[in-house]
Amino acid sequence: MKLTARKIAGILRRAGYKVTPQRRAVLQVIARSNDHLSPAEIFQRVQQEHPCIGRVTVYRTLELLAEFDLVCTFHTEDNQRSYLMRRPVGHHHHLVCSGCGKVVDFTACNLDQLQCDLAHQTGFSIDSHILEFYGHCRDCQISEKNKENQ
Amino acid sequence: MKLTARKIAGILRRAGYKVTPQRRAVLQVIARSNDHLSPAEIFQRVQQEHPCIGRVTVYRTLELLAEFDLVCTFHTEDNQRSYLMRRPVGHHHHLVCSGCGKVVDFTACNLDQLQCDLAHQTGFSIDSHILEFYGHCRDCQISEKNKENQ
DNA sequence: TAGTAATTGAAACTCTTTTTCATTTACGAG
DNA sequence: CTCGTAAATGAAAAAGAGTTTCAATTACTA
Repeated sequence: MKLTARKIAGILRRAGYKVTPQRRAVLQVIARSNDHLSPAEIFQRVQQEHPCIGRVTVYRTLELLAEFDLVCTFHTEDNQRSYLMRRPVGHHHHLVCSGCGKVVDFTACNLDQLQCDLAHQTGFSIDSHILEFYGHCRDCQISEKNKENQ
Repeated sequence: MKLTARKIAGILRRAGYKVTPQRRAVLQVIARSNDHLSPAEIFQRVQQEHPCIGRVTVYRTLELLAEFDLVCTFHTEDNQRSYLMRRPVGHHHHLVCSGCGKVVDFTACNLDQLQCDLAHQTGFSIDSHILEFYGHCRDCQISEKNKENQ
């Protein structure tokens, strides 16, 4: 199931939230993008079409979307700043290129057994986990090799 | 192998870095603590004994330590701010209590196969990964239950 | 269509981290 | 031991991300 901006608007409305032009604009930017976007990037894109929309509104909308699990957050390896992301597809994780920032989603993660064991050993009740791989995509590997040969 | 402040100082010196009183102070604070510490907490503790040491120096020392993998970073679930941590024990991951912030280390992570598969499927060369579990520790589970019963 | 509670935007603020630059200092060569 | 130098320091200012406040506006319900 692919979530469109329209569908998300419906979800919000049913939950008792108003669907304003500002929220619509943010939703469209996220739905339209094939990449993960930081709040700053989202704000920038929103501004291009609707210069009057404020940064605060973007943050508030993202917060709202996160509340409904309609976006997911992303952890950069270097500075750990939070990144908000495009279309959610349920439980999934990320493979991130440290070179160009490209992000690939994947869903497989055989962590159930580990999670069980940890819960037993520590007495924690475990709710969620983050799993992210870091490396270099094919393109960045090639361009690095070229650099070395120069 | 437990890394003491003294040993770390040796590592730095051998690598050509000066071992200053300021760096020593930061090292001691980290080595002495049994908990994970944020930069702010480290700064605060350093200040208690050496009020003249600046915040900048703490940051710079932490950066230096990170370069040598002598501290590790930690991702909070909510705002993803970077947290610097106490003694490193090689490759390990974290189980974090969303209630009180307690962090438990664990080393087991059977991700080699997954990492291999992903590399094959995507063409990435994978360097590292982050794995963090979030939940509630025994104490927080108990105190939450107590709250509900009131 | 009117009333109202939710939403908005600007500005100011907070908090963390980085940069700049003049001053100081650790430490190796002599 | 002491001198010279490159590295390290600290203060202040800047950068950056995100939050709070509050008066004005607006989406939606009745």
